[in-house]
Formats: sequence, structure tokens, C-alpha cells
Amino acid sequence: MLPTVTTTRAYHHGDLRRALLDAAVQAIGEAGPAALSLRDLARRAGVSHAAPAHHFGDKTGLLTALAAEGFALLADELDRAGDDLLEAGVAYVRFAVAHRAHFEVMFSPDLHRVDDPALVAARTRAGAALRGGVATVATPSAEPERDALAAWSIVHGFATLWLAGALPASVGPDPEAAARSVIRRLFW
Amino acid sequence: MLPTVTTTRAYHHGDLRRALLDAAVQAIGEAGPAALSLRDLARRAGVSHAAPAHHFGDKTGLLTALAAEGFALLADELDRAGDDLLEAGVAYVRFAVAHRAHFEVMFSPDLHRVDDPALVAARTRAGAALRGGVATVATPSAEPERDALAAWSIVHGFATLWLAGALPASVGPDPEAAARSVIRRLFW
DNA sequence: AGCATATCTTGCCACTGCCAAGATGACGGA
DNA sequence: TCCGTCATCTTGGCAGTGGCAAGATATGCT
Repeated sequence: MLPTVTTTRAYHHGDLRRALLDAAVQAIGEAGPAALSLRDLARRAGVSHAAPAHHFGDKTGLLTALAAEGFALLADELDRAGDDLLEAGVAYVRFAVAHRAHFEVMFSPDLHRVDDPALVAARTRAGAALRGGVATVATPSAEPERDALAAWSIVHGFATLWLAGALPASVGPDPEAAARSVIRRLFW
Repeated sequence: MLPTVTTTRAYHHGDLRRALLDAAVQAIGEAGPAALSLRDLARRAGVSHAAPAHHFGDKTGLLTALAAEGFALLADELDRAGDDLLEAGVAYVRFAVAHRAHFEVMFSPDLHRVDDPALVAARTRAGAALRGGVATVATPSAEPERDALAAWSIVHGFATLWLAGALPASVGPDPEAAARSVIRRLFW
């Protein structure tokens, strides 16, 4: 037997933090956040069972980092969508479907530390991006706060129901198209 | 020492199944579904650690029963709200806030068995009740399917965001009032 | 009364999260 | 170049958990 030098990359991993976050995304995608196991992530990354603790402290720390990363990604997506409310809403849904693991952890306060500084910063940035997209609604209403909340609710609800598999098959296979149709209901 | 006959009710519990479900609701309310422990529920109910298995098989079985109970309760609430879309929506939000443990499990397919017969039956009944409330919308639209999905999305999204603590303080302390305002946005 | 069955208990194993202690490698200063 | 310091990772251990098997106890039916 040759020593397994080429595959193990003994000790220093390179970027174990990144690898663990990626493994977490994959594992959550397979079985949901509740079934997540730090030891399983360690095995996927090829490190010992206690290695994750060094980077994230504990399980909650890892999920907090994942949530923060999620809000940063969401903020990027919303910025990219620009000022159009419809497109911002579609981008919100697209993000939820494309990054379901992030999305689920982001809105599960029991799974992460809601007052973590990095998380707060990312969440604030995403909130600003969201408000930016909603601000320039086609018909300026008398109650912009209410309108913003309605817009957020409808896209968040659609995304959540889609991810939960709660929607009937008649909605069709394309979440973006269905979301676009639903969001348009806000304008008539 | 007197024998602890009065308190222990040795062996047969009376209605352990009910007691475990109630304990689960309380435990989930305290720390979320991910932190739920069957052994903890057994302790709360004053029985041995393996007692729950007899009634629910495994942890997923217990959560499946909880989800089914939740859909039945939701169907009751929606039926009570009648045909008014606005009131049905408010009832949906009220249910989510009042039965947050049920609600979280109901829409977390990773936590329960989605094809459980009792669950499917309860979910179907709740779906019918929901469609009933949405059917008689004030201004009959050309796309009732789309309108129903929009209504469900907006109330579900608002409820989810409220439960996640994601909404800003400016929304106010009363979820029903805020929901009423948001839902009205659908009618203009 | 007696037996079948539902209900609950005890004991066990594999797994998990977390902690403590030690080993290993990377990096910068003499 | 060598050495010390520090971040990174490993090994080992403990308590808690889910699930299984086997046994104990109560209930209800005949």
C-alpha cells in the first residue's frame, strides 16, 4: 500500500471552514437542518470529529455563519435585480430555491445566534436591499410601509410554501414563473 | 414513606399519547423542533424513556401526529372563519401564532412523514377549508387559481416572518391587526 | 379465574455535541 | 538556518439521545 499522501492532504486542510460550510449546505439539502451532524460534516471534509469546533465553536456557530453567508448572498441577488419590485421579488424566490439550505437556516432563529455581529450586519444589508427594491413601486401608495410588508410577505410565503412542497402540482414546475404571476397580483 | 400512589399513577398513564403531544408542543415552544428530545418528553410526562416509542414508533412518528393534529386544528379555525377571505386570512395568521409548534412542524416536511394517511387526510381537509375561504373573493378575478395562491402566500409569508421574529418593531405588537392591514392590500 | 394483549420498564448499543489535552504544521524573527 | 510561537487539527473521554430487544405489569375479554 502506498501512503495515501495525495488524497489526505494531512493536517492543514487549506480552507476547512469553506469546506465545512459547503458540506453543511449539501447535508441540509439532503435531510434538512434538524438532521445536521457536525461529525458527519467532519467526515465529509475528511477531518477529525473535533475539527469543526475550532472554526465555529459549536453547531450553532456553524449555522450562524451559514445564515450570515445566506443574507450576504441574498443582498447580492437583490442588488443585482435592481429597483424593479417584480424582479426583486422573483430574485427573492429564485434565491430561496437555489439556496434552500441557507434560506431555511436564515429564517430559523432557533438554529442560530440572532445577535451575532456578522449575522446582524449581513441581515441589515439584505434588509436595505429589500427595501430598496420595494421603494420604487409602480403606483406610489399612501401606505408604503404596508405595501413593503405585503410584498415581502407574498414572496416569502410563496418561497416557503414552494420549499415545503405544500403547493399543488397545478402551480407548475417553474417557481420563477409562478412567482411572477403571483407577485403581479399586487399591482392588478 | 407512603407509597407514591397518588402522584405516580404507576404504569398505565391514562392518556400518555395526549400527554406526550402536549409536552411536545411545550418543548417546541421553548426551544424549537430541532431541539426536541423524546427522552425529555418522557421525563415531562413522568414515564420511562422508551414509553413514547410504543405510541408513535419513533420521533418522526410523533411529529407526524403533531402535524396531523395541527392541520385538523387549522381546518377547524378556517371553517369557523367562514367565507370571508379577509377573516380567513386573519384566522390563518392567528392559528400560526397561537399554535406555533404545530405550525412549524406542519410545514417542515423533513420532520414528519408526508404520506402518512392520517396526515394526508387532515392536510386535505385544511386545504379544502382554505380554498373555500378564498373562493368567494370580493371581486371575482379572471384567474382564481392565481388569486388563491397569492392569498395563501401572503398570509403564510406574514405568519412565517412574524414567527421568525424577522419583522421590524414598526409593525406593532398585534399580529392580527398587522395581518389584516397587509391582506387588505390584495383588494386595494 | 385465566389468558391474550396493550402498555410501560430496564438495559443495551451506536451516535452525537462538547470539552480537555496533546500532536502537528506554518510563519516570522534572531 | 534555526527556533519559538501560534493556529490548526487529532485523540480520547463524558453525558445525552434515538432506537431496539426483552421483560414486567396492568387491562379486558371469555
